[in-house]
Amino acid sequence: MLQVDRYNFKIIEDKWQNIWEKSKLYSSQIDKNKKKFYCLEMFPYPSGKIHMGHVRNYTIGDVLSRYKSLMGFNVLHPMGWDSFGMPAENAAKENNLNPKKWTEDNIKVMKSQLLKLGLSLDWDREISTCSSTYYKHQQKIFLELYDKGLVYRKESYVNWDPVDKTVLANEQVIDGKGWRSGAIVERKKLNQWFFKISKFSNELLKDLDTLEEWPEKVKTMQKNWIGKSFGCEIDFKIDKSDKVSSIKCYTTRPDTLFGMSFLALSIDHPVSNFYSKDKKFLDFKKECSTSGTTEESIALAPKIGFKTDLQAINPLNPKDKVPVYFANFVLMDYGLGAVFGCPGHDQRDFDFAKKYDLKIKTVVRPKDKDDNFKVINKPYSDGGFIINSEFLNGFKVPDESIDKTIDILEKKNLGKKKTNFRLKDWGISRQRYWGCPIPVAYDENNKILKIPEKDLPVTLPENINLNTNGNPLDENENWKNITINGMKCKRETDTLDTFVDSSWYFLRFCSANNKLKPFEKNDLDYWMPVDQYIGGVEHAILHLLYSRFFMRAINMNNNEIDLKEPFKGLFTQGMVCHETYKDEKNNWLSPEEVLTKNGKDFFEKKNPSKKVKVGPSESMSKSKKNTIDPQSIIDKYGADSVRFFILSDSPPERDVQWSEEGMLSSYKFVQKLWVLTENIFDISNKDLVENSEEIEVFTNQALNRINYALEKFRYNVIIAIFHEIYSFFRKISEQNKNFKNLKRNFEKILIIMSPVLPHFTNECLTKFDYKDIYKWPTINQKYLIEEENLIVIQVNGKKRSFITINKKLEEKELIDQIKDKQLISKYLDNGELIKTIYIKNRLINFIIKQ
RNA sequence: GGGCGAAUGGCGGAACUGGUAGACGCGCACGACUCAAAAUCGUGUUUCGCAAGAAGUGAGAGUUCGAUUCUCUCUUCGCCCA
Repeated sequence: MLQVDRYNFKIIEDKWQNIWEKSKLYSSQIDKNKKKFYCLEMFPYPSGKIHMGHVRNYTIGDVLSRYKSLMGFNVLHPMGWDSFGMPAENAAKENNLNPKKWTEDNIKVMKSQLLKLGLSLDWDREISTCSSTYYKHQQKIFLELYDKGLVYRKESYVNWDPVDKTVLANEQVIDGKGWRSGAIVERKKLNQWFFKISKFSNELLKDLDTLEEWPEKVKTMQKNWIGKSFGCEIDFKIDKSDKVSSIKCYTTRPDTLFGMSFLALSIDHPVSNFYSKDKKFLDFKKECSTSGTTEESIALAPKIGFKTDLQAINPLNPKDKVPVYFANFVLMDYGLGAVFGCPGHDQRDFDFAKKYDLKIKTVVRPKDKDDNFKVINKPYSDGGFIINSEFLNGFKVPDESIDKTIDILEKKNLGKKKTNFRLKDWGISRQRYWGCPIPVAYDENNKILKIPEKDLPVTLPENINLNTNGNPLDENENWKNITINGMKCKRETDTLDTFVDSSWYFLRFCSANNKLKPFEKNDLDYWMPVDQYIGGVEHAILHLLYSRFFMRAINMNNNEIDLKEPFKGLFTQGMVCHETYKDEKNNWLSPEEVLTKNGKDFFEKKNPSKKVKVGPSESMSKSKKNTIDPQSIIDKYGADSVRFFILSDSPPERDVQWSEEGMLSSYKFVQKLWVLTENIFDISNKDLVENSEEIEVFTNQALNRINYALEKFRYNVIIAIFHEIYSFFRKISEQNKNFKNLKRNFEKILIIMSPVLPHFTNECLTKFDYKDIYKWPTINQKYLIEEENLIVIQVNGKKRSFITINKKLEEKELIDQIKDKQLISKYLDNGELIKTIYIKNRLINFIIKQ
């Protein structure tokens, strides 16, 4: 055997990364003669270093990009930074730094790490959302949407941290307390900016059906989020009151109207104005404000109510009068901020009725019970039939009963059919420094003024004191006070939610270097939509929905752009997981602090006599200390091996288990492949011998399988096929014969491996002096069809034997041949042959009656 | 509570429109090389059984000549919403 050097990934990966960078191989330009392919991975937040999740995400995207490019597509594969947001502001606050510097330093580090992974990214289109070259366009878009009536300001509730005097995002409220201060979070009303996403509710829902290349799971999640419901607006007359004569409610269950025992209003319902001087009501209002603003926290909070002096009249039964309450579980945002309570058939209403001792009427019975059915200990909310409801009795619940009740209410002019959406308008105001400034100001009368175009962009002040209570921009009088057209004005100090930044960045990539416009029609016409978008499922709802909204918002009243759905294909990858370790005192230990000899028993590295408790494999997170730093792994094994491993064990959409053994085996594979390549190179200098049919058949079939797996994102299967390819060519190389077709087929193999192992294969192909390295090999169909075929022989559906036959053999001849076989004859002789089932080229099944 | 999805060896997983279940990898065992070890290579590895053979894809039913794949019921787990 030939003595060869080990594959030195450090030198070779460096070499190719330099070549790619200098030649700008992955820079993309419009080429109308070529079909385009826009491959996009969700851009990262520059938190400091890349993590394994990034490695997986970007490797998946890179394999696809490289494959498409070899297939002849003009590929756009850009990268950027989602660089506004709280972590920078918090880090800056803690370490007395400038958020901009902190962010830019992180970007530098992370970019160099991505380069080290050998990703085929077009860095000429790099964007960073915190750069004014990006957000100046965003401010323009904001003002355009403002002119279109898609942006507005209204009072709305926020999670307020009374200690930090700051607004918290929902995920920053943990168990009702601020994540940083630990103070109990209050609900506070603030004037906030909103995008009118609800204008597109129906479209956003309907058009999900056009997204054929999206996972069903994500589409269902969006459907539920938009939450279209059909219901009814009912007008309730109020009995003898000088305050209000009627109150409108929205309900999805008008059929349970006879079961009504109270009316519940949101504390923000206009009727509340009549109680604004009532101290008891104000106390109640205050009590309501102690819970957060999420639907969940409202759902979990104990139900409380404030009884008014009003009595509502049941429109279907005017004799029936019920009390009117203000209740904490009714939201002004949903429907009309007023609902009627039917405790017999709704858990929430039931809890409320129990607490305030209200009537519980049964108006629905299950299918298998009679009309005497009574709700006692828990509400009944399933289907059945309406009872105790006069003219509604006997209607089938839910569909028939709801439809017919609405009909009746409409005919009697008591209600109106109405569709409602759960989706609320998108609140985009953040009382933060590190975000895109909202480009408006207020004059002395508090009138909203757009910042004139010539004064754009509104940039963030650089010298800022972050250690203030509340929004640092609000404290910065210098920045805040401006004049517009000679008028003294104050700037808006809210900044935009970072979801706004990421709602259009995929458009910006198409015209990344255009200084005048956010994007150019020409560029969008060619590149959009994104053909394949790849990212974590955690963005399945908000980010994707906001981006879909943005596309429609930009599209509205726009003759130039005709695009609705930004992402044609969506792929959601799974997480990278690792076992968790704890010491005797239940402190988390990182994998580096742990030692094992047999893979079963683990000990502390510092103190090998101490046993370590091994926990389940969970998504890598700093808090559990089960992270693996990609940098150290790349340094140790090389980018190609890491790419190979991260794809190998599990299908990309599922979670993958990080394992050092698996990583090592991937590294060894690359080393073995290097030795094999050297051997084949060596053999190719020998005298030529005849073609090998076997090589041809194997290569073409492998290629066929790889093509299929690539199209279906079965990247783990591709890796398995690579192993098979290695074994096959190793056996061939051991024959030490220079088959005429050996080198040519092995070059093909190197090319189909190149999306996964780009540095390695490029080096090998150069060695072979192979010219056509940017072209995906084509299949010679001839070799996919085998002349001989393995037929499975079954008796009564059970496998009993095999036979290899020539494809041209007729069924009758085949049966004759098999009947002669001893293995089968013992079954045939012992029973009566009733039927023979022959599936061509696959199997034959003899049905025998004993 | 509702919706969606998953369940295959010791482990991760493979199996095209129903047609050889367990590809490929990890781990493990044995062997070769070596003074020895590592590395490397070879062989084996679903279970029971010496074997012939039988059973076997979470459990139970159904459709079918034939079910990991289709249908129904149940169990467990995961995710999302509440």
